Amino acid sequence: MLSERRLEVLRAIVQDYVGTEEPVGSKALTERHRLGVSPATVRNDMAALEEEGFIAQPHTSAGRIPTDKGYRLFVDRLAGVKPLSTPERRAIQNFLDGAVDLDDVVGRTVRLLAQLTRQVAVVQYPSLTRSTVRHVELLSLAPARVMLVLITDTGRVEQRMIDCPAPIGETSLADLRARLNSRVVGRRFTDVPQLVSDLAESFEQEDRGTVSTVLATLLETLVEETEERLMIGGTANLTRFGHDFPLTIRPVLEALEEQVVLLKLLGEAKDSGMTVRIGHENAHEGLNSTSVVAVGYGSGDEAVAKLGVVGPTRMDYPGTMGAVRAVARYVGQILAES
Amino acid sequence: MLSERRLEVLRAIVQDYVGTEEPVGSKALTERHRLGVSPATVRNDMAALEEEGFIAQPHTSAGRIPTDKGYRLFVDRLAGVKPLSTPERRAIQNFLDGAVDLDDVVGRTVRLLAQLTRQVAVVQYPSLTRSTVRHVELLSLAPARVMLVLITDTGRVEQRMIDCPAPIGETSLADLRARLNSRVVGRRFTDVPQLVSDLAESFEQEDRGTVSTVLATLLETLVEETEERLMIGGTANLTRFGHDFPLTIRPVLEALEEQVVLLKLLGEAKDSGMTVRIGHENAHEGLNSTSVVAVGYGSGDEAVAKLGVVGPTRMDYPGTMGAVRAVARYVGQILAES
DNA sequence: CTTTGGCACTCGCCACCACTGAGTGCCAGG
DNA sequence: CCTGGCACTCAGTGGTGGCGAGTGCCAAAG
Repeated sequence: MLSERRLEVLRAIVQDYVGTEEPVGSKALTERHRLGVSPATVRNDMAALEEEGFIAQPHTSAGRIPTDKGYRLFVDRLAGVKPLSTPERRAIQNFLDGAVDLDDVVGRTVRLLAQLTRQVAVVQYPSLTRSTVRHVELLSLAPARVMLVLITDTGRVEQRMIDCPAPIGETSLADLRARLNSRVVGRRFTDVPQLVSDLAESFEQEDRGTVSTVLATLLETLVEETEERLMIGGTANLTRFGHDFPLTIRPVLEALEEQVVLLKLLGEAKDSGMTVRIGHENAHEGLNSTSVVAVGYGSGDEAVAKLGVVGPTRMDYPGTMGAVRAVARYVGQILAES
Repeated sequence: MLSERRLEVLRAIVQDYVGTEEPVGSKALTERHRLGVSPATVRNDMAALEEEGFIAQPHTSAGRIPTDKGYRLFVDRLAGVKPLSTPERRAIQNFLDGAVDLDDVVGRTVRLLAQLTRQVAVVQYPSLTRSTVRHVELLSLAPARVMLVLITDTGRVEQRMIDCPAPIGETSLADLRARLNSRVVGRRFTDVPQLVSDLAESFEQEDRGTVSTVLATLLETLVEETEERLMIGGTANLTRFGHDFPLTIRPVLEALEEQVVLLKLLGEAKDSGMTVRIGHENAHEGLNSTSVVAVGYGSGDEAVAKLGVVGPTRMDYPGTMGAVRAVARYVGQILAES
């Protein structure tokens, strides 16, 4: 077991390293933190910490830097979440309040988060799996051409063009629209398939083909839209990464372009509470020298999607976690209002 | 005036420099290109080219590299557009054919372009200024709450929530919907304002407030949506930029995050034909060491939007131009079909 | 058992230096 | 106008030595 002071030393190392980006030695530590012991003692502690794998030396005769394991301990036991200042909170609210639609909310959120944390921000669009249907609209554009518009409670709109096997009359279409809506409005996506399964049967023979096609398209759209989208921003902050650019930054940029990777990344985060994944804890190889701080957000109690930031393992965890949490809360509020 | 051979020397310099990324000297030139003259002669030519500002030396006793002006001459008079190979064309078509909706088309295009050119790709969404209205839908969600859905001929859908000053009945709403559609469907966005200007007057006193609000929102949406969106991809390719990373790459990433900057960038491109902006020809400072190759694309004859790539001034212009042109053509086809 | 000061050692970093070689400009002769 | 020759420049390379931050270990003190 590590003594209280050794933890204190680790905390000091992490803080200094995050601040200076340079390996930190025993002497510098005693000078910058009031540990109340001599450098020699700190050296002993550092040896112990290294023994346990919390810190490491880049090369002999250099200071120590925290390992992933060290950061993990720091995050779990030594660091709190640093709340934002009141002006910051106000700025967030003002900025997000100006949003006009869902795209705008997500866009603003991603910019805000990037600016606040000075890191790469990732915001997932509110998921549709837990969403409900607000309205289904059918428009006849041509005799045998129908447009399906799906509106969700999170404010998202999706449309599909449908080529019908046979022309359908306006009245039949209006009929279908009405019946469809009476069955699915307010219901969850996942419940829709069984709610509409028998709908085609109640129509005239001549319209059944078309109705089936429309229903099939609706279900397809629901499934497709359950695959989630996301937005990223602040990639310019990657330039603050380290000195050894090309090698570090390249795989990160590549990973960030793969929506699939990012979705998986966010998906791995716990549904509730903040998740911090440090360095090699990230499954994706390109992100082995980055940490991901993610948290769920939602309009009500339930999280409907996640957002977070990606940055170097050497990041200001308390500050970042504070910003991420605050932004998630305000976005949740905004969504609840609309 | 520059002799034929001197132009040939310039071409050789550009080609070699693009290939090797290293300043090219007179001896290397005569070895790798059959110029039929000695290094000494080439040196004289180079001196002349430098005098005219087409090439420069990073430092004395180093080879020459092309200047922006040199690239300009190369692009204008020495380089053709290198057509893609048949397999490449086929790959493009296959890849784009799989797209299911507009977002998907744009997304695939941007990935394709980034991969093909190994540079940063920028694709503007089909512009709405030249678009027409396909349908306007009004949905009553609550007594005094209406949702406006706008569908364009390019397949885009926009929605707005409207809080009405007074409740409006279903019949009045249906009436409004019908009249609205009969006036604006098939019309250009720019024509809509005057087409609906007198519409409110024909309604009952009690509904006029709501009708005006709805119309105002519609116009607002049209204006807002005329501000164009775009998608970028391939930022990982920036790592191939040069050796002096942080300084070069940072402003570029920053510029790329500013949609406004990019839109202006594409906006500066000619409406028809390909536009190449080299280095300082770009208005934006952060892009002073990049070149932009852009071209309009559209479903018919008219260009409805633009796409292009951003890369180092030291890029393979013929190849890049070929790829950009080919992709634009195929996207145009896809859009025309849907 | 912990803490401390002392001490020898390691090793990355930097400044200095000389050498090498690619590349240049110039010039005189074909 | 082209060419070969020649002197010159200068970035890059590699070797050397001193500096200093930082370490590990140890013996003595608390």
